[in-house]
Amino acid sequence: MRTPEVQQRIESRLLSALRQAGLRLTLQRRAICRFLAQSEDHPTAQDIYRALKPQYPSLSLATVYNTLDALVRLGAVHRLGEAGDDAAHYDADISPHINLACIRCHRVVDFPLPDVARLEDVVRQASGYRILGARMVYYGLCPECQQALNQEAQPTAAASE
Amino acid sequence: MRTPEVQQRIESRLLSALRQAGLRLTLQRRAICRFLAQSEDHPTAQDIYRALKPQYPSLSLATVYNTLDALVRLGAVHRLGEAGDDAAHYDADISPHINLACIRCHRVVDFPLPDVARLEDVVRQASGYRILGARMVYYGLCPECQQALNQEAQPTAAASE
DNA sequence: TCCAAACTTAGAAGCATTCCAAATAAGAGA
DNA sequence: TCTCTTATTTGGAATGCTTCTAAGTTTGGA
Ligand SMILES: [Mn+2]
Ligand SMILES: [Mn+2]
Ligand SMILES: [Zn+2]
Ligand SMILES: [Zn+2]
Repeated sequence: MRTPEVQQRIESRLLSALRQAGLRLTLQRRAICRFLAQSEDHPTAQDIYRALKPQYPSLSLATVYNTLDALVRLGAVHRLGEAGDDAAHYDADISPHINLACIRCHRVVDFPLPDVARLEDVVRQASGYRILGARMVYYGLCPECQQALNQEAQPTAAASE
Repeated sequence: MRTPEVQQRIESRLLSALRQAGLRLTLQRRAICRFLAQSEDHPTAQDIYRALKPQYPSLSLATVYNTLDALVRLGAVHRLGEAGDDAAHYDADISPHINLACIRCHRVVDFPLPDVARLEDVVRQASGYRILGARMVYYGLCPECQQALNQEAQPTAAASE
């Protein structure tokens, strides 16, 4: 859950992107954009679908995918790829930052790192690529999952020593 | 195609990783490691399978996936994710660098950027994550594909002006 | 040489994502 | 506000990458 200000800023940006592309602002698209703007945890299409389905019973998974594709195609959302699950995670925060993906609990969190801001500009200018999105991800095991794995390996270590 | 020295260094590293993990160095695994070490273009499992099948007719796609999984699990190879195709691309060069993926021709190339070297260390120390791999990718359109798209949009532009 | 465990293989299965055709709704203009 | 065109939504089918499975093969140690 982001702060209301950040939320608002992101939501506006997403809606503007759709509008400027000549796409219609349907109820479903608005809901998806709003959800993406609030969520800080890099949801998958399924996550979005499950979260919105109760309030929008007619919502289809295909619509979620269509909307995400549109937003990614417009560069308004980044497709980070999978996190040990086999589902693509999406990031509505397109400001330069590092993402940390845990391949055990499949969570993706942000890691602030000022240096990253420069990279994209340098690459854009020097490569000749038309950059649509970034996928700056380190994957591995989050602290919690490391601990869980250790305890799994030595279940009675504390008692036996 | 990398230089022979680099190739050799990467191949040794991959084989060592398998060996140290107690895994057997089968003919198939050696072939896959050798191919990964030579190839500079971030192949998919299918790419590897197609390239090696002629010389190793018994090779199975499952073995390619198994070997890649093992190497990724050991942190010896990075799984970059897809590039507009729906197949995961793999990178045997785990030195810190940026990858540029074109979502039209599905090619992935390296982009040298010294700054990147620092990032991983900082993240590793500050986050508490056990980092297994990196996915530093900018996706977009390569120069060639941008040109191709422009000509597609205005096929007779040159003639009509 | 013999054996147990690891590995490979072909094909089936799983599942995220895409495709499709019919039903619906957005939004421009009257 | 009402109408009309057309983009969009929807559920289900289809696609295709990846994983699983069970049987056969290979490996390396005893
Ligand atoms: Mn993020
Ligand atoms: Mn690379
Ligand atoms: Zn975790
Ligand atoms: Zn291209």
